[in-house]
Amino acid sequence: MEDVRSRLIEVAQSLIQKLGYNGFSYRDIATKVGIRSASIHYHFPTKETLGAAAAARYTDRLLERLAIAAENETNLLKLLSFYVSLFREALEQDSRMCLCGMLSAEISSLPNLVALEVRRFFEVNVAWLTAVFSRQPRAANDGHPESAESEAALFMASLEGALIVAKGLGEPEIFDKIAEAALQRYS
Amino acid sequence: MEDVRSRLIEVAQSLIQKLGYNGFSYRDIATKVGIRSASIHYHFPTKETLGAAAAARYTDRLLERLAIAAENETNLLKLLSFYVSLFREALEQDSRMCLCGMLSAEISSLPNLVALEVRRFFEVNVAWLTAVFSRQPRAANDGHPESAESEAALFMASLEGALIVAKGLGEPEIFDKIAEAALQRYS
DNA sequence: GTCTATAATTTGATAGAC
DNA sequence: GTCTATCAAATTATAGAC
Repeated sequence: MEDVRSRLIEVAQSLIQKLGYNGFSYRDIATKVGIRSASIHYHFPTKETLGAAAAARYTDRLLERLAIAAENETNLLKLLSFYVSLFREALEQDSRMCLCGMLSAEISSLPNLVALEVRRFFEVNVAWLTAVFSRQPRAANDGHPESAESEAALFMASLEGALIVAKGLGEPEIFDKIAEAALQRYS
Repeated sequence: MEDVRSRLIEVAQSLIQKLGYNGFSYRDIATKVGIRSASIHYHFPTKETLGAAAAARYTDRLLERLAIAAENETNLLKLLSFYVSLFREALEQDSRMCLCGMLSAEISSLPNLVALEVRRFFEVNVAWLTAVFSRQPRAANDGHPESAESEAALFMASLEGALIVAKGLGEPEIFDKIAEAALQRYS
């Protein structure tokens, strides 16, 4: 069943988002999926391969949605609002963190394959945001030529941080306040 | 020796900053401090009490430095630049994360005492930044009365996120770029 | 206050039957 | 592909000597 493999990734993702890479075990996943922990090793021989698969799928799915959005929408504010909504989804699902934001915080303790996927996530996000900011005739990048990338990194970092702050304060609404403040420059 | 207790907190802090709360063990600390892991339980009966002590000291020390800065400096940009430098310190020390930023990401898997200290960290930070923004006759808060707090939360979140992004990309310099972009509105 | 010894549990992973 | 059985190692924590 290719379906089990998919469920394993899905459950692994949710557990990492809630507890971190070092906070879940094969047994946790096995219980939720309804198989024995030993069976997971058939699909993912090591925890490293499972973690990397989860991060890879996470990035790929995000990229798909970003590509579609960029094709169908040219208004900067609307594009950024859509980008914000993607981050907000995590918070809505059981107060999760962004998968790769969580992994990035723990990156010093991650196996190589997982760390590589984390890096790719941020590269892809910065690239998309930079393109969005760049194709704007004039936005908040007032003169500086290389400021689109800095602006992109700042916007993305603000949302990663907003998730962390909202979780730490136990107030999901603070995410919206921060996102609104971040968007204010483009309205 | 009260000195051992202090060293335990110090080593625990650094390990959490690098690996997360679920990424270190009493044995890791014991090795670095030069005692046996069982001896740690004399100072901190459970991992929860040690984690909470580390977070508490982290917040207290930050608060001290912030209070002094606010007394001796009235220029907004300089105060914010100082605040940025406090976050940058983590990155300089072996690519660490902000202690409470790391803990906040993991908060769903943390014992109660630790989670409470994490919340206090963010409350204290928002309060300080809000006061700094509020005492400014006019900054970027263009008219809205309650926008000082949102501005504060956004600024703090941007730095937490900047640490995450810099770690994920493996490029410490990206932190400076993001911080510079965040500061640009106040120069 | 620190030690040795050890308990009780959990972990990622393997071997081999079905 | 999933199972049972099991391993070796690591984990937090306790008991009791010194």
